[in-house]
Amino acid sequence: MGLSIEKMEKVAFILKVTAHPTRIAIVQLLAAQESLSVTDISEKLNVEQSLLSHHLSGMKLKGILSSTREGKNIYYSLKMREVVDVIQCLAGCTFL
Amino acid sequence: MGLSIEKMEKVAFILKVTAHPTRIAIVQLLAAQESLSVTDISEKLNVEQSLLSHHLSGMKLKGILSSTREGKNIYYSLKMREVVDVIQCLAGCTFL
DNA sequence: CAAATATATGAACAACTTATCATACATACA
DNA sequence: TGTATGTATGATAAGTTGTTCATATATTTG
Repeated sequence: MGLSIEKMEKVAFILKVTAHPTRIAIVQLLAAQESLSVTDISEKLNVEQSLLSHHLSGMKLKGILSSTREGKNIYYSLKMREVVDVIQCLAGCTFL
Repeated sequence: MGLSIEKMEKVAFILKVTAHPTRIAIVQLLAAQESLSVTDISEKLNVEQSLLSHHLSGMKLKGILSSTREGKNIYYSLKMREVVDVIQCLAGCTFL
């Protein structure tokens, strides 16, 4: 069955928010780890603090991630777990 | 298991190419119809010819669609069927 | 309180995307 | 051959995204 226009816009939104190698890597990490600090992620992915922070806060703003502060650190975790499925869906493709 | 950087880039690429309401609608149509002319799609989606053409040729260039001419018409069809799964994956989400 | 550490923010900029318009090209048919 | 129809293309404008850099804020510790 066809999706409504509204649904297509929402799907497009999620896809767009996810469509970046760094953000995919973030989702992959948080799919395995429940929660990680910015430094953790920065080290694992080898991405500059500031740039990573921009990605993280964008993803949070858009509902993909959530965060909580614990002392000096801020821990991010996956809020919209469905994006994992989407990535896994493509990751399993033969053509990649 | 984690994806390689190369795979994440490819996944990101597919997501990016798909991440637009009109393009999602196109995929949905072609998931159900095997092949449709530009005019068919233009009418069903209510999208201007030129704009649609830009979307279609972009998607073709990037390997999502294929096309063949038949007289005056050009028929597009889905080449990378996996994108249907990706969309369906999100379309089934409760939060949408 | 000062210094160190962790993270966020904002400006600036290049690169890319989407949409629109005008126009070109290709095919069929009178 | 000319006209209508279907589709593509190129220029342009407006908006968005990704990145970098400098700086700000929050927290802990000495």
